[in-house]
Amino acid sequence: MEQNEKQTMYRHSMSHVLAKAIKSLYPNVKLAIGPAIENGFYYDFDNLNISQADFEKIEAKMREIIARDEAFVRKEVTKAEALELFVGEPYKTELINELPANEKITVYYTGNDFYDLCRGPHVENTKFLRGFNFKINRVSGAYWRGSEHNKMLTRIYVYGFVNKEDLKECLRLEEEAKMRDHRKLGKDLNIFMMSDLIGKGLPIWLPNGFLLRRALSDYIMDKELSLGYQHVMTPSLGSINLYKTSGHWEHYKEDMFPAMERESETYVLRPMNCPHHMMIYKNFMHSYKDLPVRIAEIANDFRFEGSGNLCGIERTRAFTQNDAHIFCRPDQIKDEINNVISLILDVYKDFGFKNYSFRLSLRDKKNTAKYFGNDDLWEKSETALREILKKSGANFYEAEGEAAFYGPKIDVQVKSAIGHEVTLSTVQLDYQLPERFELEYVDEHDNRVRPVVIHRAIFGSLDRFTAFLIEETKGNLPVWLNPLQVKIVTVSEKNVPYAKEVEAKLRLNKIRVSADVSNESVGKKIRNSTLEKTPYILVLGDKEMGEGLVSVRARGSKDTTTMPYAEFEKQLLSVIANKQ
RNA sequence: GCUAGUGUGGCUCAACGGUAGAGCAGCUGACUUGUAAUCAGCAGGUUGGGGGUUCGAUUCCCUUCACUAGCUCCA
Repeated sequence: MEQNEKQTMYRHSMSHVLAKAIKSLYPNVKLAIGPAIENGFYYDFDNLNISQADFEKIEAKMREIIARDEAFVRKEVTKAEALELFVGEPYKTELINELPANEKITVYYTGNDFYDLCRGPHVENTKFLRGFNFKINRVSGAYWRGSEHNKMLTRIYVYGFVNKEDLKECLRLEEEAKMRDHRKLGKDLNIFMMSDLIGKGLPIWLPNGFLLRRALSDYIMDKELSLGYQHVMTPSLGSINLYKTSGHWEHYKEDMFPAMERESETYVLRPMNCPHHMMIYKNFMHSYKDLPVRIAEIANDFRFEGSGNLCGIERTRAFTQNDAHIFCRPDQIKDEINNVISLILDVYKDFGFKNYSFRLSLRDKKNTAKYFGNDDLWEKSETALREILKKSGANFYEAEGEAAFYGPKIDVQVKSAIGHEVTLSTVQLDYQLPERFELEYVDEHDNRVRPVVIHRAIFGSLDRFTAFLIEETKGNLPVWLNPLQVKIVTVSEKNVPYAKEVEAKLRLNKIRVSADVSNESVGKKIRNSTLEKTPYILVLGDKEMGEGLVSVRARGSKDTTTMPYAEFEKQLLSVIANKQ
């Protein structure tokens, strides 16, 4: 048996052991489901109210069951027999009722007094689980069958591994994740702050954060300019009719800040920029020769995200998109999307990102009512994106139900430090908004025809991108982005004039530098600067002062290199120019 | 939004029914320092807010707000 299959089987068997333990400790609970997952398994229970204080007791009961050498016995039963067995278990009954009448139903016994509806497979006896390494991780709520319309159950998550070292590693990674969580690092490094009084989900970008943001937006706008994008600036709100026209009001009004009424007008804070850009396109007459038109904006948007969904600057209620809309002819779609994919790969390369995956986001075929447009168009769009992805050679996976209401998407998914899977970049193919806004261009036969719109964001939002960047780099931002690039540390008061001189020279080169001339010890100043993760520390004392030297201590190293100032300046400018 | 948990000075934490304490940061002074914490002093909190129980609440209860985890959602 493959190692992975074995791991999954053991985890799944352990989830039965957990369920048996819970049933024996809390006889009134109702069983839901308990699958193996990444790093372990979980089980959902109804009518269970426990907290962390109970974990030890539950783990002890699980070990007790394992120690009993109880057999896992598979039994095939008819639907009627299954319903009989699970009388008083509403969730199991619901699952059984959905099975076809003639289907063979299997039940697994663990000892004589516990059984669960299950396809298996399982270990033969709990004694095989003796060496299994597990630890209850957390308890949380989870909706029955993943729907918020259903009752919320109690889910117990357990870490579990066949191999002891794997459990240790998993716990170590969890600790490490806390250390590189952007919320912690963002606070430690003074990137952003939050204030209850200002409001939740509304990050305040501090001076360090703003320097970083500006570097990011300059970078992406320069890239876009070189690729034929035109930047615009549009208001952060718009008439409600704009969003009724686009269809966003119909789809998302619950997730927007409420409408503002004054005199006889109604406005909303904009949740995205597409409609504004549609109107920019519409402002001019376009010939087929002019397309594609690429409208880009670093744009503020506002979404009323559910309070439980907010997460630092990863998910906020006010954020800044690096958005663009490409208006093109149907025959240009392929090239334009390929260009966007190239841009994404290019940017990720500059930032050294390696842990990401492309996702082809398709509509949910079982619920087509929530999408605009007809089936043929959807099929055509989805197929087009799939073909482009295949030809691009990028690895990708497909996900139904992840499309936008106006069209399918190619998303780039990344995983945050604490394990959230989030979308960074996105490319979306849209035939609907051009229709709704009645966009046109004049073709070669002097006919007025509809363009296609490609929505795309590379950083996604500057906020989320920054969060990911902080976590990927563990706060050690590359030199070209670090808010402070050089910290000068003086040895004694005598060296202050020289420090000021070096500081001024670096500033002339637009290097972000600050001199610490306080009356602290050199060791203390080095320590402070190290904690701030400054890329370069220059120690300037008598030794350097006389001869125009600098002693350079690079981030992550305890060694110092002494060199002429000019040499350091040259090296540093080269590092920055190469986006290191 | 839902379920659960957590809220003590700027930060990290202590006290857990008897009128809140430490380290760091801050400020003042001394020291003039050579690669991750120099010394001394000072100041800083109506223990998230409101209500209740109690002779007495940071500690117990209720409520509200914020945060955290997971679920749900994510144009």
